[in-house]
Amino acid sequence: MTTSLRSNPTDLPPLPSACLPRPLDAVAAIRDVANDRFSMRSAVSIRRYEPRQMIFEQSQPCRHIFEIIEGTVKLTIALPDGRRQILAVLGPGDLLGLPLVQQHNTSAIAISDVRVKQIARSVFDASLLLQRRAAAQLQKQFLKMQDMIVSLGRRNATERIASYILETAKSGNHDDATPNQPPWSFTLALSQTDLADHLGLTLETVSRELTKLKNHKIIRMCGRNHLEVLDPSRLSEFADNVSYPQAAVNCEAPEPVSARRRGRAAR
Amino acid sequence: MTTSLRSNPTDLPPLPSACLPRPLDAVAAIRDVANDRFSMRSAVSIRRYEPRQMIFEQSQPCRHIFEIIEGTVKLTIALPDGRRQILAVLGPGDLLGLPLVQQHNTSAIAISDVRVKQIARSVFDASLLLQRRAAAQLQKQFLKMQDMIVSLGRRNATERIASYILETAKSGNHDDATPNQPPWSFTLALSQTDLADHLGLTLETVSRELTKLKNHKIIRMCGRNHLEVLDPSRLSEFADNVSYPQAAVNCEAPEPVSARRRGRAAR
DNA sequence: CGCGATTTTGACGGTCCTCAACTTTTGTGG
DNA sequence: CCACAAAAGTTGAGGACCGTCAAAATCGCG
Repeated sequence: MTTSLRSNPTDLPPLPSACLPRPLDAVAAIRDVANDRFSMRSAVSIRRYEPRQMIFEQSQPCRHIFEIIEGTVKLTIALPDGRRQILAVLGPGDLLGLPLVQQHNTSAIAISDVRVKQIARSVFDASLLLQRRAAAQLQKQFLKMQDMIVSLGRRNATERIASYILETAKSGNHDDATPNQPPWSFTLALSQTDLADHLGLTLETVSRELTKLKNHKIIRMCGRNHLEVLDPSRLSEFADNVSYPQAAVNCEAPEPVSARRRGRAAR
Repeated sequence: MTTSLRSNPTDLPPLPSACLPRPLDAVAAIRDVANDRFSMRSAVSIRRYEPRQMIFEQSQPCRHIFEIIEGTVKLTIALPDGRRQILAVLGPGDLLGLPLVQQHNTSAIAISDVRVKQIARSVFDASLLLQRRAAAQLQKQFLKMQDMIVSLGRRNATERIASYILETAKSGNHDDATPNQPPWSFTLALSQTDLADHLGLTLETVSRELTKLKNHKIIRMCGRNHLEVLDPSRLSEFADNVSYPQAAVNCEAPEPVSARRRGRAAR
């Protein structure tokens, strides 16, 4: 069960060295390993990954920066006992291995077929242009992560699912040609299992919530990961779950503790 | 449904080019200063705040950057219905209003007596030194936020409390002069209410978890917010899955889905 | 001391996790 | 192309964790 290269999703290569980006050919592999620091030709190169392949791994030394050219990549952290959290889902133009630390603190795993530009740290450190892009990316990520923290800390399962779908639908690439008309149609990057690991839920809960939305005729799913938003406005009601019809612009002075909502749930 | 005025956490403003460091623009600088009700002298100025005072507020335009000189500040986001999440607790040396966006997406509130250096955006944008510090700060924050996401998504109440105390004890300023001997002694910056808003729990749960640790003789509390860690090693058992920095050993291949822990709880 | 804010404690219930069995989809080989 | 197996998703029953509500206790401050 631990043999094949790409069969099992959770079945990753046994040795750390094997987890390094798979080179395009054996010669390149040898060269990379031998001359990592010196070989100019490996300073910038294109690499390909298949779904489920690891681009880099948590706690590996961080020798390269990657720019996604094509495809989708998930950034994950695993706790010692196997629980996982997907921190971000990145696409073309995004940079990987951004936090300029010595060791990767996340693993990057290809979701679809992926092409990345691999850039040696030395090149990155010398390029102001790249660093500027990295800063911009960092900030974009930063805002997303803040939102994620609020979701995980203060939203219930329904709200998390609904707002994830809304977010993806709004920002995402629609499959059809009429992205403004309500039946928004798009492809989910994540499986339900991954969605659970992204939203801090279990796969069963994700499944049940999606079923609920389907029964309400708010979404429709064709095939494994194709989703249509039939009723965006009702979906956003599920997403922000405001109890009293928000009259005021209530981002002002916080209400007294006794009056405001606490905790997570609300229905 | 969703009013345009309310700042919606799932609806972040795009990142315009203005987010990138902007060359010093004399006209812009003069305009900024003119618009500032505190006149010329406020391009860089020292300000003081008392506990609970707001330094800036969610959805306000972001005209200044603040550097904390003294005291502690919490960064919070409020949902429309009043639920809150404390995103970070910052101290001397830290910068506020970092994400260089047009509008603050968080509120900054003084916890203790606070002194900050208020720096006009124009000054900030012209200072490479400041920008460099901002980038460093951003990265530090980034890693903390990643850890926070894992905590909120995948840890139960006990683990969150325990690892918060551990983290604070390790990084924090100890009150006593022997920071290496087990009875670690320090002051909690957050009230239990705020702790709840930071860890995605309710204040009752926080109280119960702290009581549990007290009964186990793992911590001791003298006064409102003074805490002593009596038994760090048992505390870290409660925190259990400590995050990436150490524990480099067990970051190898994840176990198969059927075997690994799912969801949040574990006891 | 007296008052308000904060914390503690208890009882109860809901959300979501756990376990388990089943169904559907996907992928592979004969 | 179908059979088969593995992966992914669905559904149900039950219970744990933690949120909710309520009231009492404690702390801190004038």
